[in-house]
Amino acid sequence: MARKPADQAVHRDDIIKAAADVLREHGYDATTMKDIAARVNLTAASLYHHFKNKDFLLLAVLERGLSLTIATIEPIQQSDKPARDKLSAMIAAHINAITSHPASGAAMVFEIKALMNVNTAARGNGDSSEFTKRRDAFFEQRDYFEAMFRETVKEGISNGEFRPVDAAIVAKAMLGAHNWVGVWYKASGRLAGDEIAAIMIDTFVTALKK
Amino acid sequence: MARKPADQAVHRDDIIKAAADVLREHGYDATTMKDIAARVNLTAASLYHHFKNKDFLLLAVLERGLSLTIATIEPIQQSDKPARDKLSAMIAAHINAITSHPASGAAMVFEIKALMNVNTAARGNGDSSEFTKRRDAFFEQRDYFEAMFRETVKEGISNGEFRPVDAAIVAKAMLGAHNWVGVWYKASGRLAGDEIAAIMIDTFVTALKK
DNA sequence: TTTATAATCTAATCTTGATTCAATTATGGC
DNA sequence: GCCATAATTGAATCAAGATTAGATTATAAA
Repeated sequence: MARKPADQAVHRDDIIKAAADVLREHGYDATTMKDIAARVNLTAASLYHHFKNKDFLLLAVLERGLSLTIATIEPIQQSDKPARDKLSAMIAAHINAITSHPASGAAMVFEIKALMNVNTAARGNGDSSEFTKRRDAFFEQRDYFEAMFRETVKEGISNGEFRPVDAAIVAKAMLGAHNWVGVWYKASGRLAGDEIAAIMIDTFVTALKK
Repeated sequence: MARKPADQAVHRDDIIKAAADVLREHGYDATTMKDIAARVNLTAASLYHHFKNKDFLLLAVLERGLSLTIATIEPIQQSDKPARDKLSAMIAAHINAITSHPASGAAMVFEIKALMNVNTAARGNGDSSEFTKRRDAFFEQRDYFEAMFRETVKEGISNGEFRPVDAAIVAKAMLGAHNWVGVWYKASGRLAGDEIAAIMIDTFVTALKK
């Protein structure tokens, strides 16, 4: 036998992070493989050793951002605190994820479109099956993410903590407001991530108060 | 002399609308000039008679969507009704604009990025000056749009209709929630535009209630 | 009608970038 | 040290699509 793919995992993650940064700066199509490669001191060709093609790299960026966020929010949602506390903590975690990783946050808004547009039939996505499968899985995770918020709102309504509202739409409103933070947030801005989170919590929890 | 550019304006508007539709379906980069041209039974080359290049066409799509929306919201904001009524009407108008013209609504979210990425220095934008100028003007209009919401919230706070909040952030939250509607809204969905608007109004006005 | 200009079209260009290839170098396990 | 595999690379491909060029056609105004 031979070498173990020891540090490969590290490199792979580095590339994903770099890609997220470049993506935030230029958007999917305006981002070249060369741009991404340059960030990690590689050539474009080298990226193909780690990712089948540009589409898979985009997918990796989005998967990473979403799964990290889900990892922090899921446990909160599953805890058995009052809905109101859970929702507050979930909002804080979401805003925190977005403001701490603005690149991923913005990608989650802007690059989703690019992901949908990938012509799965075409070229290198070879087994369009593999790509399609992973992409579908990603969108399911995304739905799951939204569902966590929706269900928490419903929970609060049914146990009398919140006033009755259309939980599905209110959840979408919340996510829209949060995602938008990823679009305008600047680390150098007037407010820190925590402060923005506090305002979001105040806004939505008040909106749900009985 | 000769022919008056009689129907040109009409054609131009048709092209813009068609472009907005295609853009919503595929996104800026995945949209080819040929795709857009096909919608209005023209060839790609013909589009260059109406628009200097693809970037200008994108700009035209965004300008049109925004100015139409501003046209409906501005008079409301400038009226002298209670802030609460104005804000409600503004939200209704915004959601209505988005759900009635989903293509423009989505473009306002997704394609803004493409607009920012335009390499003004490059090629055909010739006088990058002209393009840059119009683009800057567009972004100013966009800020103005946001300011209308922000100011109305402030107004309500200062005249005691609303509780004190960070008006700038709350306004951004509202716009994020609204814009997001353009992303998920489907004419065939469970709720009509009006119903969605009612929920948004209920949510944000409640959040501001004293 | 004539005529100038608007609108279009077809058939090239021309660029840009993704992707592929064949070759080279590095490294962990034996 | 030797080997198999991982990592990378520079130098081609190759395709897609925006844009341009050179006609051609349509139409309003005189």
